Amino acid sequence: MQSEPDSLSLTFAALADPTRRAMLARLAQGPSTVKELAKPFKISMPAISKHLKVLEHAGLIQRGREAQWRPAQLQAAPLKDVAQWLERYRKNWEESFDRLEEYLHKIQKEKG
Amino acid sequence: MQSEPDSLSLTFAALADPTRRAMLARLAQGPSTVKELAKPFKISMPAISKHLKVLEHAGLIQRGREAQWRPAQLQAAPLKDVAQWLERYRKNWEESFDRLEEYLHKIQKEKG
DNA sequence: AATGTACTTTACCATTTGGTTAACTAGCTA
DNA sequence: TAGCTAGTTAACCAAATGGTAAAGTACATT
Repeated sequence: MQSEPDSLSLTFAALADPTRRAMLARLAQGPSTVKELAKPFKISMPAISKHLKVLEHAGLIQRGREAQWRPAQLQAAPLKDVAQWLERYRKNWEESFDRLEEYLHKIQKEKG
Repeated sequence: MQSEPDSLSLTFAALADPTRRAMLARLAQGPSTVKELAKPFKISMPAISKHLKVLEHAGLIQRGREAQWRPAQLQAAPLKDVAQWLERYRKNWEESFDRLEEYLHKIQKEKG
């Protein structure tokens, strides 16, 4: 329902699929052709093409062209953005004391 | 088409929505009732309820109960998992030299 | 008992997503 | 030119997603 999702949403959506994450893991070792990228999966080539389009649209890969090959290469900048977004929550997973009980008492005292 | 998505996929999917990320940002300050969480958005309460279910299913929040309130509290563990997953790519966004040209020459020499 | 507050559940809808098969394009090779 | 290799595009489908309005639930207040 949103016309143009923001870039973080595009990145998270692209990462929310194990096939695409596996592709990124492969591309972290270096560029690859589509056929080579497709090898570990039992889905069709058009499905692979679609996954690559999602990754490209999210800015996570860049495509090249040489003869009949259209190799893909990782572009890690959006991952850096995710890492930055996450930093805001680091204290939350490092603390992890229970503030819920405290809050329950608070709203009970305030009575609405 | 996948019956039970893995937990990383659930987490990324939950984060791929700006409304849900804003809710998490609010919850990073401390627990909140549903009504209070809903305040910044112009969507209906059922829509809010659905977003909370997605976050809960991904393990990103825990729900409480006190009288007619069902407060939510951040659970940051899945974010820690994301941070760990990301670490694998840190070198990629810190390097960022261009290996694509190199690869183009390589596959051209190999000819198939 | 009746009303109000804070939600959730149900039923519905349009759009997006992830897959398919079939057809097409681009470039090399024989 | 014909055929192979590598990949994309088109048309289609089922399921998931994000929204709605209306009805239902749980508890508190009057």
